[in-house]
Amino acid sequence: MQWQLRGDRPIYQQLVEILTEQIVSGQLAAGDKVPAVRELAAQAGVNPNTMQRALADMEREGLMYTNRTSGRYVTEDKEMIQKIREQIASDRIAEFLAGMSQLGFSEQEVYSLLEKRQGEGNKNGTEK
Amino acid sequence: MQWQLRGDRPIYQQLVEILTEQIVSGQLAAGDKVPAVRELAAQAGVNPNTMQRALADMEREGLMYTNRTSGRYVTEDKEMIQKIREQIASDRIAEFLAGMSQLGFSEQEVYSLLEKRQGEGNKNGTEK
DNA sequence: ATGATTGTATTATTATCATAGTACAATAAA
DNA sequence: TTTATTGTACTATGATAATAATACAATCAT
Repeated sequence: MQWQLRGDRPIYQQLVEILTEQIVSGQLAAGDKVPAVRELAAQAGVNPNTMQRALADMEREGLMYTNRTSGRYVTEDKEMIQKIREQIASDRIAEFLAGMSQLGFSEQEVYSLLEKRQGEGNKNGTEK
Repeated sequence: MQWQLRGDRPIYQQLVEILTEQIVSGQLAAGDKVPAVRELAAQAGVNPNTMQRALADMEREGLMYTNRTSGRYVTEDKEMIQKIREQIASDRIAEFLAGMSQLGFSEQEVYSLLEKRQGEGNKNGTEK
């Protein structure tokens, strides 16, 4: 798993984001056992308390549940997972377009810029 | 000016972002006088120290300069402004596509979702 | 010259975040 | 039964962010 954390936002929030992406993209499938808190914390290179906070947040959302001492599992509600995936995508699209609009790009210009990328295969430091 | 601040990121960073957008979009034009620190802080509803920090950051970037006691002004280097605008746009596009990819959307799917929006005119809470 | 406005600096206080270290309860495994 | 693993709770510490409250220096307008 890739734990690429940045310093410009609370770490526990980024952990929630990364784990959620893992779930909605199926890399952590419905019903899967989630590694132990200490294990995940070690992988991510963060304090167990920080990871615990992230996991607790995700349980509150319903994306995970705990079987006391047997461990923590991804929810089996595939429909919920799908809905969350679409909600996040929708939010990101809206946020992206709003942000580009703030920069003074019309929708047409945004689409043009995206088309340019299509064929060109990944420039501008996406994979830096 | 719209000062829509969120609690999930340092305020001074958001101030830099908003002011930068104002400049690169031309709403604050090259050479324009920038309102006084205390004035801007009042408008944004933040502490003058916080606004001062944001403005100092922008001067370090070269987007503004100060004429001691006469006030603060937007840089007159239009080329720099343009470059920054394109850099930000490029970064956001890359970040957006990378994020959608993490959610399990192929580039084709992303373009399809965007096309859907074209015509439909703004759904999904963009304007909450 | 005077007063107001400007940017800037300083100190203090509070809240949040992240970490370290420790501890405990429940239960699966031996 | 014993041991190890699990989630969870708790206290403490340091760093950063944001605020409040002043204060000072430069200069523009009067």
